[in-house]
Amino acid sequence: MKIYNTLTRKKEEFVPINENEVKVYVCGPTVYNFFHIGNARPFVVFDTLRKYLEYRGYKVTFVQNFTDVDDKILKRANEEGITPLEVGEKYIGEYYKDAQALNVKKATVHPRVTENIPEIIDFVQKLIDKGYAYEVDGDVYYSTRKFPEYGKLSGQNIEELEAGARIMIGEKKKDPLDFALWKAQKEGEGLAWESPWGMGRPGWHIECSVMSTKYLGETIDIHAGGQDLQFPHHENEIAQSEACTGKKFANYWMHNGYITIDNEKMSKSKGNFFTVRDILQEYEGEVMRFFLLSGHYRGPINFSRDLMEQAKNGLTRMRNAKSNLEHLVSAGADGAMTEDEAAKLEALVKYREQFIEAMDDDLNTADALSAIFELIRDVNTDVKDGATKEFAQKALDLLMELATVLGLLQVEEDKGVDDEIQKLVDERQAARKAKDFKRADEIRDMLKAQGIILEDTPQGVKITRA
RNA sequence: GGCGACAUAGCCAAGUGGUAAGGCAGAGGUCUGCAAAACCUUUAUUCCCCGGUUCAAAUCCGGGUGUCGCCUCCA
Repeated sequence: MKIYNTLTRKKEEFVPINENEVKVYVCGPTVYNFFHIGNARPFVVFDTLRKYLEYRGYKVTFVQNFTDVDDKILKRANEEGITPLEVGEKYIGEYYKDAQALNVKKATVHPRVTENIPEIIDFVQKLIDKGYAYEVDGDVYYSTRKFPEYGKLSGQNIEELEAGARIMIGEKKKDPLDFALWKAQKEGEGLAWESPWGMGRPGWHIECSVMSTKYLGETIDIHAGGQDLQFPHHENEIAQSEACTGKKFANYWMHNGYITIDNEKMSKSKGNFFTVRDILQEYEGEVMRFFLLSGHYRGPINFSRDLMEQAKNGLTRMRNAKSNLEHLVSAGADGAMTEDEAAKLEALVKYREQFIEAMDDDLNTADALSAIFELIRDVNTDVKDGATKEFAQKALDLLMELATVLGLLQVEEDKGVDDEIQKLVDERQAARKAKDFKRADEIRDMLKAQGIILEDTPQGVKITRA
């Protein structure tokens, strides 16, 4: 598999540290609100990476943190009149709900900053001991200039950075490029821990260094996140971790592109800010997932209602294929596959190869999706004049195998048909036989109003729910 | 100012040297009692513009234009 490595700016052959095992760290959300469409992209993209690696037989240890200490959380806590820990707890719960709707699997470990304070303190102390950090009045800062490779990930020149850097009011760092590892507790902040430097809390960047090291080791295979984290967050992580351990922090860095809303940056002031929870009111999570995977993860992607409609319709085509095959599995011909079908099935295997080839090329989900669509077209043609149950099942298995890697077609539709509905369906069939199409259409319309769709196929009536 | 990404049909989007995948939308047709679903046909002599390299470029090089982003703890 080839992965585009931000560190080298090249697609590289992926070689894990340990054979058959992959260690991945993805920067997770700050839990002060529902997560938005922009957050959803890395979650979905790297969940897909994980599913694909697992599909290829790797054992994947996938760590995604929750940042549950942060200015915004403290602020939120004061606004809502609850403790910062309660804010975190609440939105972690909400994260799981939305993630599930998007078919994003839980990470192997979802560590929280607040559960790793002793480790963070140790890590900061080590950086002080090694001369990479210093304390001022209860704050601890990292001496960026002590790390010669600073800027290697983002391609920034340290002198240029210097020009743009500012020292915010209240900060006591010696150099504008330095950043906080530990922040002394301020008036009114309801969350702090004891440390060698007094009461305080961790800075933003240190947590990922610590948790990545703790749960995955000093050198990991893949570190991933949104493009905007490239600088300064990931740059700082590298500086902290490599200074501390003397080892390479991550072999591959992956960054997903931005999402714009109607071609503009999403921001609250522009009024184009959408949480996933908002969007789920109108579109299923799977539609959003399809949308997010319909382009390459590194490219920019625009979000709009029109594009969601397109995604919805595309997904519907996939779902129809699935549901048509399911119908054939129960209503198709009995007996073994014919020779002709065996040959057709053999011909379908090339789409699995096509799919793998696409995914192997830096997770080209758009191409992978098109492999699935081509498979669907062929299968639809293959079963046009009916098929054996066995063939339908095998074709369905292949479709589901590939779709599942992308986290699609995972919604199980309710197939239960109660007696009353069955009676109406039977009555309609009798009416059709008697050429009483008025009554037949009446029943079809009536059921449709209840969300039950009847389709007449050569293999009998297909009943689905809208 | 520094760093970077992107520009392919009405819309979305893949394709990084060999003559334009796939999806959505539209049009026509087949099937159907009618539908639905599905299938077939159709929609870019051309890939932002101008030069250059090459037998050959959407793909490489130079220049330009446009859009977006990072450099402000925002994925």
